[in-house]
This record gives sequence, structure tokens and C-alpha cells, in this order.
Amino acid sequence: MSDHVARVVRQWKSEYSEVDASPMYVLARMMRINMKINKDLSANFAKFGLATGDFDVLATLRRSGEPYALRPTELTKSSMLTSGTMTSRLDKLEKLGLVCRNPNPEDRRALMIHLTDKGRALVEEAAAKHFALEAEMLKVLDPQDREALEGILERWSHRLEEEGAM
Amino acid sequence: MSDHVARVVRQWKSEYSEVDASPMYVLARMMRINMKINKDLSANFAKFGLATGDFDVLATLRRSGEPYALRPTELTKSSMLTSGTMTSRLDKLEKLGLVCRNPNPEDRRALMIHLTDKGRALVEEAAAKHFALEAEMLKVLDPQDREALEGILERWSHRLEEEGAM
DNA sequence: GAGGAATTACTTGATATCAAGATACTTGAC
DNA sequence: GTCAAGTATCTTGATATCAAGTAATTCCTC
Repeated sequence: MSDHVARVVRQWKSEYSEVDASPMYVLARMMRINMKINKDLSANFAKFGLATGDFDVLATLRRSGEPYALRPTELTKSSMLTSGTMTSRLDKLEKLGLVCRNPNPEDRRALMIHLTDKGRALVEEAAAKHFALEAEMLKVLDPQDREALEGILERWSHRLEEEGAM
Repeated sequence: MSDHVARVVRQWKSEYSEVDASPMYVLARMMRINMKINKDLSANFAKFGLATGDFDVLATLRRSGEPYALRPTELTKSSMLTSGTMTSRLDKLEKLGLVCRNPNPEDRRALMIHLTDKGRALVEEAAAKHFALEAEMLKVLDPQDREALEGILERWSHRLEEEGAM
């Protein structure tokens, strides 16, 4: 039995024996699993009329607690995106009445993005489904694998953030 | 010490105690690490004038062995993308002289995408750097973590493919 | 064989993203 | 206080992607 990535590595080996393609066992599999996860998660968000990125903004506001307001820069940093991308997301969410832009009294360059009541209700409903779906997805892993994976990813993430890489 | 995802989970817990956000320890960390990896890998491809997806097509052709030719459908399946996306990638690669479209003698609906000599030379150069960079990236993991991760992702990937999910 | 179902590559229109730069504002060095 | 440097948001133009649909061809069932 072999998966897509195993076949790819085998092909490289037979074509190009001087190169070590083994990092792909980790990185290419991660990438493919991640693509699959993202597709499934975004199918759930679509039921609420949201793209993954829209949910991400609303969820970031919601979990920041009262008064459910952050600056665009904070949202941008949290999402690993560029400022232009965040601007267009906010345009869309504002048009849908899920957030509103207010002036920021502390810094006239900045804004405050407020979650509206409608936005809050929607994100809470979507988040409940989202967490349930994530839990479901992890059930294909054996409990000990899931636990080990949690530890490994935690260490990996820490080191990347320590290095300032993220 | 805590990373971005740990802070996010803590926020959810304090705002929304009835929900179990713990799957995010696995899924959100995977997503963020993956985003970081993709950014670094695509910076390497850019040195060769390629986007990640362009490299993916050229590499799939190269490792398929002589005569370095596949049908668009095979490339599409391998990449987890839609056929329209593959069409536009092939347009671009053809314009750059890295692949060429030839009629497929066995099926007049289909084509054969051939890697040109120029395409082959480029992908071999880019691939060498790519593999070196991937190996470098995995050095932040302890050897036992890397080994464990390889096993876990292999099992995960197998199960998803078994289910027909990928 | 004939005819309907499936497959193949492509087209179209919409959206998401980025890099680079513009504009307005704040901060800090002197 | 002044001004250069930095910061915050948005704009612009380019690209990548997708979903849905099209036309030509092949496959399958009878």
C-alpha cells in the first residue's frame, strides 16, 4: 500500500538517484493533508455564506472578548496576510453588515473594527459547527498519534516563532 | 512560553467555555506551519521565475521519466486542482517555452504535455535547490520528532486516501 | 452499430491574494 | 518645536484559483 507522496518519492529516486527526496515524506504529505482539511472546513463556512478568511476575521474579533473590536493591523498580523488583503476582507464583511469600521480615538491613522450583533450571532453559530467538524476530522488518527502530533507541532511552532520566522 | 495558537485557544476558552477548541492545537498549528513553509518554498521557486504551481507541473513531468510527457488530466489529478487552473498554468508554461502541447495519438479529446529541453534543465536546477531547502527546514525538528511525524503523516495520508477523501 | 452517458480540455466570470506604492498620521531625536 | 523616520490603512494592477458550463470525443449498453 502506498499513497500519492510515496509514489512521488519513488519516482524521484528512480529518475534522479543522487537527490534525497525524503523530506517530502513530511512536507508534501503535510501540504496535501492541509489542502484537504481546508477544503472540508471551507465547505462548512460556505453554509454560513462565509469564506474561510471571513470566518477567521469574525472569530478573531469574537474571541478577543468585549467590546469585540480590534485594529486592522492586529487582524492582519493574526492572519499571516498582507494589509491589502485585510482591507478587501473588511470591505466585504462591512458590506454584509457583520463588522463596522469606527474611528480609533487613540490613533487617527488607525481604525477600530467592531463586530456587529449580526456578525457575533453568525460567528458563534459557525464556530460551533467548525469546532465539531475539526474534532470529527481528527478521529481518523489513533489517539496516541494525535497526542504525539500535538506535541510535535507545538514544539515546531514554538521554534519557528522563537526564530521570528512567523 | 506560548505560541499564537496557544493564545487563541486560551481566548476561546475564556470567552466560550462550553466549546472544546483543542482540535486547533493540531489543525490550526498545521495550517500556520504550512503557510510558513509554502512562503519559504515559493521564495526559492521565484528565483527561477516560477510559482510553486509551475514547479509542481514541471516536476511531475520530469519525475514521470522519459519521454517526460503526461496528459493534462493526469497533471490535474496529481495536483489536487481544477482543470481550469491547470489549463491556465499550461498556457503560462507553454508561453515560457518550458512545456509544449502535442496532440495525443491515443485519444483525440486529450493532449500530451511535453517537457521541453529548456523546461527540463530549469526544473532540474530548481529541484536541487528545492530539496536542499526542504531538508534545511526540517532541521528545526529533533530527529525523533521528525521520525515520529513522518509515521503519523503517513498513516493519516493513507487513511484519507483509503476513504477516497483525496 | 446507435445512442446516451462519461470524459477531456478549455472558457467565462467572480473572487482572493499579493507586491508595491500613496496618503495621513505619530513618534522620536535633536 | 521641527523634521525625518516609521506606522496604519487603503489603492492599484497583476495573477491564481475556482465553479459552472461548453464542445468534441470516446466508452458502454443494448
